[in-house]
Amino acid sequence: MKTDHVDTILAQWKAQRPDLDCSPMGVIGRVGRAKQLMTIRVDGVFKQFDLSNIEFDILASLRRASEAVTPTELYQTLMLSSGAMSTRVDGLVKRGLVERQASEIDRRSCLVTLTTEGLVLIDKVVEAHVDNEREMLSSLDDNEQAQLAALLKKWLMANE
Amino acid sequence: MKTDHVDTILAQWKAQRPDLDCSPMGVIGRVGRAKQLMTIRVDGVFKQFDLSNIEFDILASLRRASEAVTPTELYQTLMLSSGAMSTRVDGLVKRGLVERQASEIDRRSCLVTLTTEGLVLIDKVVEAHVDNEREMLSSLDDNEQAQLAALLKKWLMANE
DNA sequence: TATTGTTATACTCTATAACTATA
DNA sequence: TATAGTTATAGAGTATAACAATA
Repeated sequence: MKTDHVDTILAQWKAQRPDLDCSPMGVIGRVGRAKQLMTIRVDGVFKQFDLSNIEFDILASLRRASEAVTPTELYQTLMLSSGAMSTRVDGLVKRGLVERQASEIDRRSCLVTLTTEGLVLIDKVVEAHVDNEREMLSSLDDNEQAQLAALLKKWLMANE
Repeated sequence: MKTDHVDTILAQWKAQRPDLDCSPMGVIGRVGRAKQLMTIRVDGVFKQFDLSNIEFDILASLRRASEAVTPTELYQTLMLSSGAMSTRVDGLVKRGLVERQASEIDRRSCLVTLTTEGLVLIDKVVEAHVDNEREMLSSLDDNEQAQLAALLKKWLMANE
């Protein structure tokens, strides 16, 4: 029976603390380990377009949105501080990927929108990103992928 | 049919980019989202013991190891730079949780070991940690947890 | 008074590379 | 020469809070 890295850790705990049932680590440890390895490969694609993970998330949020988005919505959705979001948006503005437009109804506020250049870029990046993800999952067949998504979704619906 | 956060994102992509098959996001996005939420709760327990995630990993590595561990082994296992590991070990030494012992065979090297205090602490933390993880998984039954672990393990064996 | 968004500050964490001592 | 580990430096990224403008 083949093993992964988490099996090794579980065996070590079993040897040192046989009184402890570490089986939850077999689930949560693997979620963390998988995420870690997936992140490296996902970020590799973003890096090809000179984007960080968060910059991708901002551009993708703007691309997905059917209505205009404010900085407040962005930092709340992406779980960043308002200050951090200002800094990030600044960087994207400097690169000509997004613009700030004054709000017509609330003069304290603004709307962050993609420039044409930003739209073209995020559309390219998303395509490369999804292709990369599909390739990353090729070690599981369609049924296994669906099962995995369904189990995680069940957990998420109870915990998010 | 109930939905989670990833369903929302998938629906938005479907609306804006109907040409794009984003189904891989349904898997990888959920792994990431689950990891994100799990991390918050896992770190909550570590924080109760005034430990960071990495400090826990160092203490746990030492506790699990059957033989003495060098800083080099630690930073390679935990994927940190040597400098970062030195800083981390320093902090744990200052708190009396680990000690550096000169190696008897290689005088450039040292062995990092748990103090009695460190051993007592990590044993307590691991117990609280596993209890917390078990509670976090209570929305899945034993069979579902096993399935989830098995699917992730299959992916990990092909990708790590 | 409360809220939106920006700016300024300080902090945490890290990688890099220079460095010491030893192999 | 190469390696183990430490130290010093600099950089990235962040939260916090003060701030200005508007609600």
